[in-house]
Amino acid sequence: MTDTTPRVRFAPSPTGLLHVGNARTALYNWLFARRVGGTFILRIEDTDLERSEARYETQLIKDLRWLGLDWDEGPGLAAGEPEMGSFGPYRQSKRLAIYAEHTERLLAEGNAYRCFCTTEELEVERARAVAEHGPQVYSGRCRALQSAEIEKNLAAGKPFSVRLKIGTEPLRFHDLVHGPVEFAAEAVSDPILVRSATSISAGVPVYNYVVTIDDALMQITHVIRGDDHISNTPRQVAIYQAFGWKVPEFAHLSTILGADRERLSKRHGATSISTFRKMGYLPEALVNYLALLGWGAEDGKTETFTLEELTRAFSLERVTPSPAIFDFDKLNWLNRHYLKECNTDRVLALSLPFFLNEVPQLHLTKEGLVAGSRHSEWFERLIQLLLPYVDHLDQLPVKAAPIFAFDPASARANEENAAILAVGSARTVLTELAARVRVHSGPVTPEVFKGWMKEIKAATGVKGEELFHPVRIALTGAHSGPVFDKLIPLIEDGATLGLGILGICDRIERFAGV
RNA sequence: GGCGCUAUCGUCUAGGGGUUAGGACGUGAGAUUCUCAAUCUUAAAACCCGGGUUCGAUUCCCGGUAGCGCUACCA
Repeated sequence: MTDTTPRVRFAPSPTGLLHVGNARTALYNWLFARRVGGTFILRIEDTDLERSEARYETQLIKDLRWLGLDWDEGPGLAAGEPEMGSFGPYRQSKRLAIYAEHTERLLAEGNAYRCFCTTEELEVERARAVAEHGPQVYSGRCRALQSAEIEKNLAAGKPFSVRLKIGTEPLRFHDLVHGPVEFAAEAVSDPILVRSATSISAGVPVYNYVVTIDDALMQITHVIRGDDHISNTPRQVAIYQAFGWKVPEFAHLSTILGADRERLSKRHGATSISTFRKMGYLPEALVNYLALLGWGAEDGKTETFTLEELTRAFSLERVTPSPAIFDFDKLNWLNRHYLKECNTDRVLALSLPFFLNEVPQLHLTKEGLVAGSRHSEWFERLIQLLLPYVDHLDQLPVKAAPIFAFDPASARANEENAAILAVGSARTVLTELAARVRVHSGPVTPEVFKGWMKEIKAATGVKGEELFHPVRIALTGAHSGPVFDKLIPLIEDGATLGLGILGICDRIERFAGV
């Protein structure tokens, strides 16, 4: 290995949606590679044929791309594109022959041996270990098998697994986030490399084995992955040593936990990248949040980073070893931050899909508003007005509901509303308002509206909250919402669009009539 | 049971032998506004426990405790 350019990999198995924990691992790998001008490799661990599915691989690639990550070697950056890089294939299912070849070599060189122990026999050993409170390790019994006996077993067609011979020296490795780590050889014991079969080529190699071969052959210099692999690492170190390969640097990232300190899972809420996308989170918010989950800027203060800023600031040395609890509130804060920074066209394009089913009358296609549609300008104002009220875009339709669907009866039924309306002054105010609406013709401009409010204030002596609250309820069904100056023209203009939106006067009359 | 990893406000973290232990999210209060959201100001809020080393430990060492992981012919 003469090349000193760092090479890192992200090696997910396509057995489900990309989880935020794995996404963070991918991000840290990518940031490290981009920071130091190294190579980032995507490798698909699809050896679990029963659970691996092509659609998950396609989705995985989409999700990584959505986050803004790309890779220098691995599957194509889009579905159907050829593999990139000269260390392939990059799907483990295509590398089976390579593993078998290496197993032959290990056996020939005496660093591995065939184990004919049956599951039942091993179970007995394990049960004894538990009873004696000792470590549950393999005795190494089949190491001592004479070649005559091996031949006899083979001839009899007895299935065997292949085990690695572990020496007596402690197994050590260096971890960029944990420092030096050491395991006693006895605690590791001879691990299985290839599962039971009657021939080596028929045997299915085990995860720890193929990962190590792939990492070595792909010349990975820094293995950055979840810390649930720490205990697997000594076994992998032993494999590197058995082949005479250089042991890489490691960086084990802490687990992401839920609020209850258990591993983050679906019951904690959204966990997959595609779910966050569907909820209307911005990729830059998610990337920023994930970067902060286990890593902090050198100044200890900066919280917002673009991907480019991250590639300049990131370092593995500043990654925290302790587990982190996923905080939806902070993610929401970052998303609100980036939503504010987002340009209008993009927010609009991202928001529209959430209205597709809510407002079928809209002149919408999947791509957005029909060009030149008179809905377009109005919709932009609507989104802009509502944007400060949401954490993520899928909350928009709910916030917009009072504009599209006006329901006086349920507005009155609402407990808080009822309390406000029950005050005597509220009834007076609404009576005055209705009287003005009856004699009014033409659109209600903010100026007209302000004039009414001024008159009512003068006529009734009601002012402030007691004046505006009931009016707001009569107009929108809610006692809170955007400022009237913007809300009123939006409603009035909306009423002319043929979307079934009621105008100001209609609203007040209907409300009075209930 | 064995082995390993981890331990600073509720949460994410900065820091590090002597600091008013810093920042951010969230929370409380205030300002603004008809209201809510946003925004600004402000407040409360932390070094797991016990030993040792030291003039001094939250920081270094040891032990305990707790959480998590591995302990598979899962990945």
